Amino acid sequence: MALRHAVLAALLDGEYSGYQLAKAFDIGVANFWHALPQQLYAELTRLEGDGLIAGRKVIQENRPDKRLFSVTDAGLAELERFTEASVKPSFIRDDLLVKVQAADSVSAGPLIEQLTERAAAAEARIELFGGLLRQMRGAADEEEFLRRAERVGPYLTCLRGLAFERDTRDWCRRSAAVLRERRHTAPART
Amino acid sequence: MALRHAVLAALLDGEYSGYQLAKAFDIGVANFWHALPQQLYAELTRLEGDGLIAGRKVIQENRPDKRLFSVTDAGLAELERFTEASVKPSFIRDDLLVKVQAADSVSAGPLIEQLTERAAAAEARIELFGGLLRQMRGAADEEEFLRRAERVGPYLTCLRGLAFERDTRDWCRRSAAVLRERRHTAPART
DNA sequence: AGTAGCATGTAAACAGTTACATGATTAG
DNA sequence: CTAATCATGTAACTGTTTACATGCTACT
Repeated sequence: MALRHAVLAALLDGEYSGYQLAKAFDIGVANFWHALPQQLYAELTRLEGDGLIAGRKVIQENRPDKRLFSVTDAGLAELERFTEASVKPSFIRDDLLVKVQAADSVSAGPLIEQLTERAAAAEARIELFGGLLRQMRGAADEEEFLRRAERVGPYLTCLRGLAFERDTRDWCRRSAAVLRERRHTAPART
Repeated sequence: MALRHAVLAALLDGEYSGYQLAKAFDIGVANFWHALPQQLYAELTRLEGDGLIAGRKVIQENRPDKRLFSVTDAGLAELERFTEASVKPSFIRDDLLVKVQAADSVSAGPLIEQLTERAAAAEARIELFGGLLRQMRGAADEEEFLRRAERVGPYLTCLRGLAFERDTRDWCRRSAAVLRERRHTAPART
């Protein structure tokens, strides 16, 4: 039940609607968790039912009403409990890795293409995360910011996301290059 | 349905029993996927039923009989189809990241402890992956190996795992250091 | 005598994805 | 007039984790 806590952690930033959360958890800024809109709407309903978040209705003109949620004291206590519980190790789970594992038994063309695409996607996210970090730290340099800022959690998770995407990009390029070269040099097979 | 293909990709290495696969997919060498023994036994049964792998019974003395599986031609064709299909983007999903996102609203002690533990676990996996890579490439250097070796898929996925663990270790240490320092300097809160 | 390793599963609970559904406004 | 954005869900399906279950051998 970690989506629950991911939503609570996201709502520490301020009030958000399901729709706004969905954007953050989907494309773009999902640097600490990922979820689909349907999951979020369901989870928000459950969290509100359990009293861990509180929603208030905002009536808007020219666009649908929305409900903004914020974390309650009970929600904060739940986050505290969650943080104190022991962590499970995390694992990479990625189709592309499976494909590369099988690279020697499968045609190289589509794989090279997909590695190139993934490298480009990673590059885009590197730019995005770089911008977010700059925005968060403002005029201060990183050391300064991490020492004095009010909130550093989102900054730290964004740093993790940035490192991950950089690795992804470099590894994709490297792997694509290796496969491309091997296509021409035709290595010995048993 | 990616466990299916992860199992097929793993079996390209040679014949394995459910038990052996379980060890590879659990602690240790899970550098391209992760799964529990129960999942693997179930998936192996399904894969055999679909004719994508073939099992042969090996009778052993002094220990239980086992079934060794290998990929069939139909299995290879399935992997080819899988590789040609488009990839979904991958996401980090990690409790520890959620906890760090909430770091400013929860007590730092347990978090610092968990970050330190995770850094140590990452370090252990760095050693492990380093050893595996050395073993795979033997006497050759990396460039040489990647150009001429018969199989490079497992080597490439292991490189990805190594980079991931290095990042994890560095990020955990950095985050723990930041949180430790902030505990003493007591930053301004609103 | 107890722990660890070998070897294989079933059943129930939980989490995540895919498909479907609705309806208004705004920008091209 | 078409697509995108805002805004919120339900239902069915698939995949993952947790708990339970068995039994033999080797080592300390």
